[in-house]
Amino acid sequence: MPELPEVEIIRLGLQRKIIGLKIKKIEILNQKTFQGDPKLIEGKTIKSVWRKAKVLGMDLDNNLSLMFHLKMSGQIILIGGRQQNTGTRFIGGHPTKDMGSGELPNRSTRVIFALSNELKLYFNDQRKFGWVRVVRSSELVAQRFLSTLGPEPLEKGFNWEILKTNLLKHKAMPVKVALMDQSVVSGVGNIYASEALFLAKIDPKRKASALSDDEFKRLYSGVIESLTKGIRHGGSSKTHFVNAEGEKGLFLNYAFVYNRAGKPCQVCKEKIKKITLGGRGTFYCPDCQKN
DNA sequence: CACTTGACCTGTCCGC
DNA sequence: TGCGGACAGGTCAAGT
Repeated sequence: MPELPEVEIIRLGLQRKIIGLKIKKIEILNQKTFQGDPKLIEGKTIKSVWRKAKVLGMDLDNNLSLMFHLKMSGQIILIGGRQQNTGTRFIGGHPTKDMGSGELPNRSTRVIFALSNELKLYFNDQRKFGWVRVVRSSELVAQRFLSTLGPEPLEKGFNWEILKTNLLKHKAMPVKVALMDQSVVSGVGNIYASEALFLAKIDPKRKASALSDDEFKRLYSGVIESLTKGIRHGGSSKTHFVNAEGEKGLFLNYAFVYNRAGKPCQVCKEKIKKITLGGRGTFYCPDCQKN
């Protein structure tokens, strides 16, 4: 599921509600999902909620941090709270049987965090690829995955020349595949890679080494614009993604190409095409993205 | 080395 | 309806 915008939406939702709360109890329903000793963090207070690329983190008051990776189907949903509606119903979530009546926990629930203030945080993950990990805060940067990340695209310092240099690490790859390498840019995944290339009017099959400077500049803008638009619409909910309140994101209603195979291009009316690149479904407009 | 493919899992959807 | 296969927002490791 989640690429940078989706994880950012979750972060924003959690940040408003859980800073300063205590983790009272952790219930692990799928052992493989939780890495580390839950006893080390029970009773500790959440000091901050952060995001790096597609990883969500929480720093605690004992120099330990929690890391969450949602991979393809993860959800983090916060339920309850004294001053809000209580109960375990929520309005979004998985649209079918998996959600049952909308009660939590459900069959995808892997870890439950009971927090102070009567809140419960559910880590759901249908496919069990995602994980929650306890790490020393001081060792965060050395963590596998975090240590190899490229620049954050929405932070200061990222520019088209850096994007060009990093993409040129993969001269022979289709540019779309290179764009999804997390050491090139942090947080761009399959949906936003297709969208960014559409905005830049670049054929996703092109070799990264064949792009002109003007094309690198357009791709830089396309990355920024697609991610920003994703955040503005609350993220992409193809099947699983929901925000911290359990609500779906609307970005796919506004996407130009992703998941729109056979539908007319919103710019030129040509039919959107779907191909496979690097083993992943790739959508583009054969007319707007001829070059 | 640079790049591609399979594995990890569960579930849905589509064609026969 | 049932059954098999393809496919799904991501990373790793093993192949070529």
